[in-house]
Parts: sequence; structure tokens; C-alpha cells
Amino acid sequence: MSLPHALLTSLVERPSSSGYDLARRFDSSIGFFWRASHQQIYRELARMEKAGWVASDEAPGHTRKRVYRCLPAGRRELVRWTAEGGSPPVVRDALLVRMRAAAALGSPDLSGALEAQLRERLTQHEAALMSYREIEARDFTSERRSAESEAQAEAERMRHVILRAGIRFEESGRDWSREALAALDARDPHDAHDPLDALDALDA
Amino acid sequence: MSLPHALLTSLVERPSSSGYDLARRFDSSIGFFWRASHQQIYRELARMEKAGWVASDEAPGHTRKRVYRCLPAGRRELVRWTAEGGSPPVVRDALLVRMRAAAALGSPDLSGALEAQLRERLTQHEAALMSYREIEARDFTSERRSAESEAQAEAERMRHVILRAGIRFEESGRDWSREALAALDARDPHDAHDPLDALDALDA
DNA sequence: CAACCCATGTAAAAAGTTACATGATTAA
DNA sequence: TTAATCATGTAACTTTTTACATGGGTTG
Repeated sequence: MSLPHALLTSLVERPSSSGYDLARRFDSSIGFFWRASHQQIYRELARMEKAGWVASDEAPGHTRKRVYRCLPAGRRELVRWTAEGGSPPVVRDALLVRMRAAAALGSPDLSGALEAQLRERLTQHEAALMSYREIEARDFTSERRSAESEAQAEAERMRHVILRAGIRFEESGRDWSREALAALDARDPHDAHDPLDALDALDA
Repeated sequence: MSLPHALLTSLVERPSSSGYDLARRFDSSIGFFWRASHQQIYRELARMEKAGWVASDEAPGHTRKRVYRCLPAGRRELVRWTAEGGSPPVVRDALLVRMRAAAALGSPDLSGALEAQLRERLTQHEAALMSYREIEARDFTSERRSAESEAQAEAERMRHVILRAGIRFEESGRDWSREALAALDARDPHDAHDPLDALDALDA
């Protein structure tokens, strides 16, 4: 149950956010390591308000918009939860199940479909990687880290290391997708090319 | 909704498995990319039997044990689902949320707790990696791949590539954990060591 | 005969997804 | 003024997790 804590984190980072704001941020930056739909977010915000972790005010100039802020009790809860350990995240990848199914079924007609899925996966990894690398270049280049307090520098190191997790994850996914495509390609001797091509693809 | 298909795959691989057998396999080999508890599995098997995808018989010599097998309709469904595409898996890692919370809260006392969690994560990745590497050495070394049919060879390549996903995933997690620990270590100038140590750790 | 693995479930709660619904504001 | 985006929800459903429960067989 980490959604409320992800929301508290987001509210500590930027107080006076609406559910809509939070939902948008869960589609971008935070969304890399925690997804949530707007329905989940609104429901969770209501629960958190009842628990006394956050409070909300009507946004000036808007009839429907409500902005939330983290209360001291919410901050205490976030500190408590952050220090507490947790089990490693469960991995669930349907594409790997599909590949294993194809191997078990032994039907060669499935290879084409899997190849297409792998190519799609590859472009997804490449796209994510490019956007993460842009963020890294923009926010975490050496010249930016100069006249800061030690606390600020540590927070920045922490945020950078989180982004690095995303970068490494996407790189590893990209490299594996290429390896998998090369392995599937080996099945057709007729259009098989020089094995060195596969190695090139892995290096690129 | 891939659990039924993961179960069908497992039943195609080894017919006449009980719910208990399947649950054990979901704790080991299949468990790397799809987790399921025995409660989920028993319920799902009942559903699949009602849908006509599997059938069950009482195991001889046992009163309580039931063994399942995949029916033609189940096989057709598995083929259909395997060819169909799907969205990439959602990533959810509470440790990254915790790190981001620590950065947002700006309390240095949390660094110790996070360091401990990172060290634990690191040993988990190392342990998983070692066991995957053992499987790779045992089942996928070059001398084993000789007198096989082309279909068998392709299935074996597929299973190998799935294992490679696990290996790459654990390697990337291990490397990132080390990078993160090195970044957190940079905060304490008193016990800071030669930066080269961090590089060594990344190479090992 | 106690501890452990085999074997199968029920019940309840939490978390997440999908579909539906509505109204306000803003920019072309 | 129409379409897109902002903004907030409800309802129903599915999936997953956690806790509880039971009983047979095997081995030290």
C-alpha cells in the first residue's frame, strides 16, 4: 500500500496541488515508478483527508477545484513509512509469459507475432530512454551542482539516483529486446545474415 | 489478465499437475516473471475448468489431490492470447518512492534506513543472479545444443532468451543498487573513501 | 509423536481497472 | 461556438493480498 505515500511525497514536493495536478504528475515524473489513475487518486485523497494526513481548500477563482496540502500527521506517517522496509516489487511481464507459451506450444507461426511485440517493446524502451536522458542532461549536469547547501546537494543526488534507476532499467530492457530479436531471427536460415550484425545491434 | 494463460502454459509444459504443483512452480521458474499465490491458482483453475479450458481428474492413491490437463479449447485460447499484443508492464517500486520521499522531506536521518534497504536489495539481486547463472550453465551451454530438431532448438532458444531477461534484469538492479549506495555514501565526508572504490564496486 | 511437507480451500479486505458521467474553462 | 483540456467524481468489476482453516502423509 504505497499509493498514499506516493501522493504524500508529491504533496510535500509541491503543496497546493489538486487531484488533477497529481494525476498528471503520475503520468510523467512519478509515473516511472508508481502508476495511478485519477480515479484511484481522488479516492485515496478522500481517505487521506479522513485520516487527517492532508487537508484541502477550495482553489480561489474555481468552483470545482480543490487543492491539497500535507498536514504534520501526514508528514510523520511519510517519515515512518520511508524508514520501514518492504519486500521487493513483484515482476509481472506478460510478454515473457507469451514467449514461454510459444516455446511450450511449439508452433512456429507464433514467432512472427512475438517478433512484432518485441520490436514494439524495443521502441518503447528507446523512447523512454531518450526522454530520461534529456531530463538527466537538463537537471543533473555537473555545472548545475555548485552553490548549494549540503542538504540540497543530497536531495539532488537522491533524485538523480532515482532517474538513474529508470535509465538503467530502460537500457537493460532495450538490450534484452535486441538480444531476443536476434535469437528469434536465428530461426530462419533463409533470411539469416552475418552473426556479426547481431553483435553490432547489441553494441549500438 | 494473464494468470490463466500462465497456468495454461505451465500445464502444456507439464500435464497432470495439481494446483499445489503449479503453485510450487510459480514460486520458482515461472515466478520470475509471473507471481501467484496458491489461493489465486486454485480459484483460477476452477474458473478455467468451468470455461472448458482444462479438465481435472482425481489423482490415483490420493483422496484430496486433483491433477489438471489442458484441453484443446485451452490450447486454442493460449495460441490466440500469445499472438495478441499487450501494453508494457507497469513498474511499481516502493523503494524508489521511499527515496523520493526522503529527498522531498530533506531529513538526513532517513539516509541510514535507505542505505540498509539498498544493501538488502543488492543482496537479493546478487542471489537471484547467481541462481539464474547456474540454470544458464546447466541448461544452456553450447555442448547441450547438438542433436535436436529445429523446432526443439527454437523452443530452447526461446527459453534461454527468457532466462536472459531475468539475468539482465538482476544485473541492472545490482549495478543500480551499488550506484545508489555510492551516491548515498558521498554524503558523509568523514567516512568517505577513495572514489575509485565506487568504480571498483560497479565493475565487480 | 511432533514437526514438516503435501494438498485444498474459504473469507475478507485492499488495490487496481474500466466504464460512465458531468460541468467549467480556454483557445481556435 | 465548438472542441479540447481542465476538473472531479460514482459504480461496478476484477485482481491481488492476507488471514484463517483443515486434514492427510511422512520422517526423524
